Amino acid sequence: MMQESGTEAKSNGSAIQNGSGGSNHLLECGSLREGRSNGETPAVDIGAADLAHAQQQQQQALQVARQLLLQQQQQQQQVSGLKSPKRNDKQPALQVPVSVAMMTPQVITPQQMQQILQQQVLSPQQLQVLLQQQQALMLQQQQLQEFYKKQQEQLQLQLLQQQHAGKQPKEQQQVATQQLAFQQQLLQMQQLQQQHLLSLQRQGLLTIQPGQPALPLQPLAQGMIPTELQQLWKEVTSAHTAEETTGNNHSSLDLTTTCVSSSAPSKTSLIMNPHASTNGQLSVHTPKRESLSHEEHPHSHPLYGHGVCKWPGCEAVCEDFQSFLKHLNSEHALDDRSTAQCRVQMQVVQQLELQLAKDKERLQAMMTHLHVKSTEPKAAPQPLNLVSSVTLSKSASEASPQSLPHTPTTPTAPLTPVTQGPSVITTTSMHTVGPIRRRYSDKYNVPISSADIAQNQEFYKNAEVRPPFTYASLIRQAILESPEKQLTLNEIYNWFTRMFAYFRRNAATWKNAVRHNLSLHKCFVRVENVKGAVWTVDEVEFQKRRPQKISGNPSLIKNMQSSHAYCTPLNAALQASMAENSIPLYTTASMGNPTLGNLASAIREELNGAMEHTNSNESDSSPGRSPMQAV
DNA sequence: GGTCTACTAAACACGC
DNA sequence: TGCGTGTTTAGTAGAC
Repeated sequence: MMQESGTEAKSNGSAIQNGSGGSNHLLECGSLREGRSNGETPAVDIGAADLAHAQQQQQQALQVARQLLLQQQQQQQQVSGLKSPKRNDKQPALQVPVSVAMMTPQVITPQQMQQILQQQVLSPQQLQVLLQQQQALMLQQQQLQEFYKKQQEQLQLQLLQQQHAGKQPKEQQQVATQQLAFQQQLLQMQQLQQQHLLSLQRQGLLTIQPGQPALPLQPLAQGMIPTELQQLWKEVTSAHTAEETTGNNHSSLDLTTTCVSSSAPSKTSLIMNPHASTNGQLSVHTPKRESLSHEEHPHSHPLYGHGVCKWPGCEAVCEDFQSFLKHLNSEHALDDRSTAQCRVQMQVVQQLELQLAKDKERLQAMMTHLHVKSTEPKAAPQPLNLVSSVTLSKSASEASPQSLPHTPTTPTAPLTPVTQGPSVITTTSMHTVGPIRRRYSDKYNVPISSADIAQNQEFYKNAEVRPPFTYASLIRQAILESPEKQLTLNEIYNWFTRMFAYFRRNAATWKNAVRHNLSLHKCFVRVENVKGAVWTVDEVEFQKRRPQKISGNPSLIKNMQSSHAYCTPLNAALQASMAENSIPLYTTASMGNPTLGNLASAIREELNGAMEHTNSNESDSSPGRSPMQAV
């Protein structure tokens, strides 16, 4: 019993590991909290190492600030003589939706200025406002520069004092306080710049072109909102008292992005807010189209549509565009809440982009693979369409016409139910409803190998899809995978739950089936040893268990190689899941249900598995022919 | 339609 | 007594 609970805890741990990358965030936040929860006040009880560390951090901060200033100075020097980036003015500029752009606090660059001027979209009044704001910004930069100089002098002074007079707690506290003040000053600068940019964007004065390296995204990469600063801030906050950190709400919200979700539950809930997704705020979706419409229709806005504010979780009714702008400026001004919402949105977008990139990469690999291996022109489009359809759901604007989902009339995509085929993921198995009668290894007397499972391992680990193997095959596999080729019943259980998400539910049912199989089949031999009872596999019995059908059954071979065996199940699986998973596209990922991404993986891997499976039997059926050729 | 096979469910016994 | 383990039986369903 103890063993069972222990292993369950272990599997829970793995489940956490399999989860989103948020675990790191939690860890980071946890460590921060832990540092604070110690209840000690580092500013008072600071040690020599802490002081050195703090000074090092301060130096780093100063270095970052120095870089920041240098960069801005360079940009200012270039402001008059800069050529505009290469861009065809007739071509509609690619614009980053405000929802994305406003997450990247940055100062408006000379290039931007020039771009704005080139676009000739500004009225004289707007230009004046812009210039005033830019001047104010430059003033702020000068202030920062002066502050930086003072900080540097103080730091040198403190270093000298430390060298000569040793370390006194009061001084250490002063260093920490000054360090904090400096950080705050930097943060305020960032905030001001962000606010400035936001105001420009809200007024429609600024559009951002991601394709141009010299434009606003560049400062981000160069550290205008430096990751170093974020890291630095985290280190600083972890070394300071809780009072100090909580006393700077805006700062902590701004820079401790990894802790936003944990420190502000109300903000975290935005992710779960259905409005956030239904509003189409996933700005990875057709940003080009949004920006185009924004340009073509001056009264359109990515955050405004159908008389409703599309700010995540808002949905305030705005009768006209002007009232929307008022609403936007009043309700969604730059404050903690909006900043946190932006952060959340940014994370959502990042996740989606990551997912998209992954799937694109897979698609590319598939295309490359099939292009190399297959000489049949008809064979390639089949799997390509499968994945394209999946990709389509994520980014309709990027999908080519040929990647549209199959219609039921498409000859290569029949909707006939799956009746047979090796390693088939069916609608039934996808949704884990009821027993299935699909046998992979046993059917053709080809024991599943580690490769068979490994190919689909990640998929089965994460998706609650019933593996198309018999219990006997799985038990055998579990035992053979063990170092000593023997497992206790509990270890077999653990293998099942570890390898297959499907077996993490309904334990009573499948465990009973496992026991039943162990007892029923002669190929499983129970052996008593010091550990207790362990189960081994009698390979002879296992091979005897079924007659060899594959070599002597031409129709079966034909079936295995038929397009029906490959294409039909895959298409059926895809189409069924397209129909049934259209809603839980992303929402079910966290619940363990197969997403379309997983489905794509499954289809891909099942395809590979099927191909390899047939390849392994090539000598029996049609030597020298590829599966596609056999089709 | 019969047979084989696998799966599920359940009952029961035994040991800890 | 409860739980895990092991065995056995019965019913059902898919594949051949």
